Amino acid sequence: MKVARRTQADRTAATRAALVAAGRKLFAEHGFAGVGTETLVREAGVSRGALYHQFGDKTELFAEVLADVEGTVTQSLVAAVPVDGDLVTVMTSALEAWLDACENPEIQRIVLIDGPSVLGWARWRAICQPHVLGLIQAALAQAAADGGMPPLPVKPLGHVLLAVADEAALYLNDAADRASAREEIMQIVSALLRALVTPQ
Amino acid sequence: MKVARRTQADRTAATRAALVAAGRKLFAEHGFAGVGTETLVREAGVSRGALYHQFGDKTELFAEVLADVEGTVTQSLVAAVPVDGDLVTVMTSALEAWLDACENPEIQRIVLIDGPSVLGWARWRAICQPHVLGLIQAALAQAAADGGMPPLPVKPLGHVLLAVADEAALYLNDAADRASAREEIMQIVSALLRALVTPQ
DNA sequence: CAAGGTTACATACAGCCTGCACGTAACTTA
DNA sequence: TAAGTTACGTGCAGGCTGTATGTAACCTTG
Repeated sequence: MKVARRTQADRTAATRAALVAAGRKLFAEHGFAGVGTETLVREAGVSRGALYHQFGDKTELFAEVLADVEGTVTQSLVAAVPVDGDLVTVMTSALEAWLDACENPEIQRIVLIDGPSVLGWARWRAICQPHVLGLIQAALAQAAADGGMPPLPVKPLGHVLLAVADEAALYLNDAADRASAREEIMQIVSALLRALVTPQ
Repeated sequence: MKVARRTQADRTAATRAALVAAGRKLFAEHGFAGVGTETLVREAGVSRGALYHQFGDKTELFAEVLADVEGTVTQSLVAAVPVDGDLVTVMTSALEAWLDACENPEIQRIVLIDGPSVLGWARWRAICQPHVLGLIQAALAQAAADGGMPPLPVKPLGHVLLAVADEAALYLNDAADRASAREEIMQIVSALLRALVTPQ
């Protein structure tokens, strides 16, 4: 059976998509260093040549995988948070959705564990910027504009809150009793958020 | 010239210390994956056999290096924080000392970037537990006992605060204007800490 | 103090993995 | 349809990790 004639853009898109999908699966399971390019391309059904043609190296593929995962989780968050609502409500529901999403090991391993080590902190956060980090900062900026928050600098505050969310997800994953650990975390974060919106 | 007769414990201690020192330097400069065992042992002045005899593998050496760095930074923190003082004062001065310490790339790269990726989150935090993380939790526990803080669970709260400190250090390192970024970070953390000790 | 045993170290080797070079096939353009 | 460009296939070189096996230093026991 002959494969139907495809445009170059189609070939490229299919190859890249197959490699990114394979990367999401295998990097999540075994970590960046734990999966070789041979395993990767076999899972994707392409050759190593295709990988090194489409991506400069294994690290570049990882960066693409990270952006892809970030896109997925951002969609989940956008769907979960109420469009209108005060900052505490928005952030609390966003955190709940984030913790749900982080039950998926793709996020923990790829985004939280290997991301900074493989790409370096700056590039890692740069990739998060158009996705989850941007979402947080947008919510903060809106609250600041509406007067729902004292005038704190939005950019570093967004980083701090994202770091809290990251640690929370990893902490829960390792907790003996996840349910009660999650309650404790939500209690702590709620207290911090309420404090944030209260002028002092 | 003949080397003086040494006890086995001396030989072991000298070899391990040399390898840990080499690891601190080289892992900090090039990251865990960026330095090979050959480079490592040449810097330490020992053979690869010595490394694999003293440590099971490269990862075990890294764990020892991480614990060593944590010990150093913990000493700095203990020296910097006032023995008596309310929670906000203690934590604020501890954060200042922590940010100072993180000017040293050993901490950023070894503790914050490579630690979770090389050892996994659980083992990474387990190594931090007797050092910086324990320090934070002890301060929180004391404040809770003294009534200087509402009764929040100390363990997850310690993790959250440590995560904030970690992100702050990395954020500053990447900031264009470090001085003003540090002021912003301190402003944010101070607000959060003050809120924490205020019953709501 | 001597001989056997144990610990610490040295080195050669096997296996794996990455990235590149070079060749081929698929598509595009004139 | 022929030339040119893009996408892909594959063998090779270099490096790196961990282990196996041998040797030297140290310790113990009679």
